[in-house]
Amino acid sequence: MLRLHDTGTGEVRPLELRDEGRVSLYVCGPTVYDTPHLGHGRFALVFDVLRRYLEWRGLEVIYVSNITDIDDKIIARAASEHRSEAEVAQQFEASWWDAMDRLGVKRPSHTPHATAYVDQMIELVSELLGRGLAYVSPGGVYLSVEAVDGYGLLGHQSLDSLRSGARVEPDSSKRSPLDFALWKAAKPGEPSWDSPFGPGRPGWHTECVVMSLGLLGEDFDIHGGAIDLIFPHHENERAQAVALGRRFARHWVHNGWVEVGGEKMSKSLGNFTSLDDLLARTDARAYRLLVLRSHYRSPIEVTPRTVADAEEALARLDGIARRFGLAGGPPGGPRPATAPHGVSRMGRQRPDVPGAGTALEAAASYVERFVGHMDDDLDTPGALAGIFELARAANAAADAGDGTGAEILASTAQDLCSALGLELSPGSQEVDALSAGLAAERDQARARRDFQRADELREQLAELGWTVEDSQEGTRLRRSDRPGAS
RNA sequence: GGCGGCGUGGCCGAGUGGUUCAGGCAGGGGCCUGCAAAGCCCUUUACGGCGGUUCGAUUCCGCCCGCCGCCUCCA
Repeated sequence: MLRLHDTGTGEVRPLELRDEGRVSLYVCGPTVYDTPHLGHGRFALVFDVLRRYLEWRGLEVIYVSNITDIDDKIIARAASEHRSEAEVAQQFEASWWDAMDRLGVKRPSHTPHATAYVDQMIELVSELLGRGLAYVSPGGVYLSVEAVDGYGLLGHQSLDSLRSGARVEPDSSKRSPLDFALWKAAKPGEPSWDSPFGPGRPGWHTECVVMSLGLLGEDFDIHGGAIDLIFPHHENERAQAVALGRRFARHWVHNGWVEVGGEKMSKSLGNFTSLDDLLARTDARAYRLLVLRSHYRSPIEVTPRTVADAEEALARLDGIARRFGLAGGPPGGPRPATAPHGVSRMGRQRPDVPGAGTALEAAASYVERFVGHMDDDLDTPGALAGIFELARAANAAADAGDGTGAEILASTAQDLCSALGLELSPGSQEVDALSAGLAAERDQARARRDFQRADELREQLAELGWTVEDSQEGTRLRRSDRPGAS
């Protein structure tokens, strides 16, 4: 069974599911006030990989990821651009899903919006008030953190140390600096909802409690997000659930962030690259590969160098798709029906093929290693290493004339890639008439051993953006430029 | 101040108390090819510093140095 690092206990421990065969997963989604950057892309990819891997293992996954569509930053942007908060939220939610689609991130099972859950958040706040764990003050409704059992669990901080580190807000109406807003009283010009405690809007930490418990139920399996959400966001979510007397997440999973020159990429530092910028010049799969090449809890550097590196590595994997004619499905789309899913099925598919035995055994051991790495806290770098070895084994088998064995190994590699959400591509299949004509002419030149002419034609094709590969079927063209490259 | 993370060969990046090796990219040599491309084979450069534990540490412990993060909104 999968073992995962749990922020709550600080150790890697088995994922014990609430319901057998079914995983309930909640991941904090974006606040839609700006275009997503590489850091958002990373968390989306990390949890997409977790989800896909679990599904590949045959588990049902209910994946909930929210959209925060009301918040200070959205309000600020709407004000400065003289338009409504809803317009701002809609615009950036659209750009969020667009980026996710391009990254090949599978849509979550549910994508609840904060504004659709305001009534339930009001109920939650009322209940907390009723229990005497929250209080109303001029600024809104606050949770009394000190009344919550185990506050500081996720951040591994004692109440005292949190208190000593807390900054004092000058005009706060909070009883303790650690208390946080469940409900923010309306300020002039801000959107607000009516409530028993006056007009206002929900605090950020409340929506995830309501939506996760509402859609997944108590005691759900995994709550995820990026590492910077541990405190205060997740701590405060947990505090509310505990205060309500409800069981919350069994397992807390947090991914590391994207760094630039050793520093965290963030909006406030201004050192961010938007996903749009990256995807305009890079194959989205290369970014997925770049993310997978580091452990999900480690920081990653995204630089032209590391991106180019990932592109080259991807080209190597695509090479087997090209060589063995493996058709990649569209990112996020259905898997090819012919893709073997693990070796047991493959064995059933090919029981009578002579000479397949050794390759099947080898493939089985690669799959086993892959699973071993992935089950060990999602060791995707280790898992990838095996896939690259598998690719080499497939090529070597083909070089040695073992076509059947090579195909088994290659399709196993492809299957393992798909478990990571990485769809291999044989490359551009569409050759324009001009290029096709040049290729045909080059075949004729080579047939009559006019190599000077053949080389001239290769040059011409190179100028059109093609890499020429000779094969038994004749000149084969492969795009040498990258999407969007000029 | 409290809590936490990181420092591996040209670059990226795993991992482990001890003989062989992560893996990718780049470099060198070879095979294949008309020449290439792709592929395959071989190959070079490691574990921040100082102590300690140990028969033996990159791996465990302590200290130090350097870098980073959270404790405020943040993916």
